Amino acid sequence: MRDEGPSRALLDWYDAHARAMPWRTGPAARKAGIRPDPYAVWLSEVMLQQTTVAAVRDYFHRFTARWPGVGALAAANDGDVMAEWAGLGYYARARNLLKCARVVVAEHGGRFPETRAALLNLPGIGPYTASAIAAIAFGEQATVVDGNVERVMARLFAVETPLPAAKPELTALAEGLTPPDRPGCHAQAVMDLGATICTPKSPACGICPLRAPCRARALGTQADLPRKLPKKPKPTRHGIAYLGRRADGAWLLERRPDKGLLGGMLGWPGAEWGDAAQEAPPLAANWRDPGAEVRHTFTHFHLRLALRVADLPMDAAPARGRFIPAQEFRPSGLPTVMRKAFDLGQPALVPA
DNA sequence: TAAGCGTGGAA
DNA sequence: TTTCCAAGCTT
Repeated sequence: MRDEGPSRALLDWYDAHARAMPWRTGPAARKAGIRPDPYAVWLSEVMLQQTTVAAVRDYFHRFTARWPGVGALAAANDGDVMAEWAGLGYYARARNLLKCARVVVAEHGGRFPETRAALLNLPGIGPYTASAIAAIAFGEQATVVDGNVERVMARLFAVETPLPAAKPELTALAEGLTPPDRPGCHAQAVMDLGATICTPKSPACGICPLRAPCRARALGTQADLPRKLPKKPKPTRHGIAYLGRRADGAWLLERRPDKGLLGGMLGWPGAEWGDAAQEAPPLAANWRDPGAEVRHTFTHFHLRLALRVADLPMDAAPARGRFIPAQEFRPSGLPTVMRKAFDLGQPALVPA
């Protein structure tokens, strides 16, 4: 049974307060019957997975400027796409983005499937993204459930079950609110509400369009919802990164394997990170310690990365990796932890 | 199914 | 400084 009240209040609020975003079509275009570009919706939704709007904005502009459509992206060089994604994190998204673009071109004639069910079969598109594309780009009455929606539902209906066990219950509640008209706007309205008013800490209940029907607000439990199971502590791992620069300015880097941490990205040679740092120079050289250490935190562990730098001869023949010519090397094309290593180690190589 | 997978901003 | 956490997906 669908509840008109909260849905209507939410859409009214959205129409009055929706923030402009590069991947959104404005209200004028919507009224003219112009639908958002599925490519732009897909690209933005993948970038937005576990990532803030502020972090995505510039990446979205660079990607669409360089690859304006799914065909262009499908034809792109893998390394170029990974370098353009560098710094945004969760690099499996970039690998799956390319896979998905190539499947859309090879198996769907370069057009995205228009149903949630079909979208779910594409690489990198899960329940959330499939619903988002189906609702926003194609008008399907699909229910979008992300962290914002979970939080809004948990508070609106005062759900005490902790996440992630509460997910099915919260999904069902969200389905009950999804309207047949403008399901895409509704989805974005709930997410905008969660991002700006129904925030994780100190929600702005006083200006919330759903303050009247909100059960948690009435009970005073809004700040405690949704409940979550405690998280595991992060261990600390250690490693060493070797920054080797040849006499002509080329840098010794290696492409990491597609699976695992920073998969498919360029990085500095070094042993696998573990309980203790292991020496593993890619070739014999006068490796020096610049006396600085990279500290970086990943999703599930802290990393302390020692550095070694060396000037390498033109005939250097490393066992691993390859030299990237100075003209092609861009620190911005490295994942952040590797760029930090460059920022700290590179000054030690510049002649005084 | 629970774990693996990035980063940067906010408090 | 540390912790939390953001428009999740894959295996």
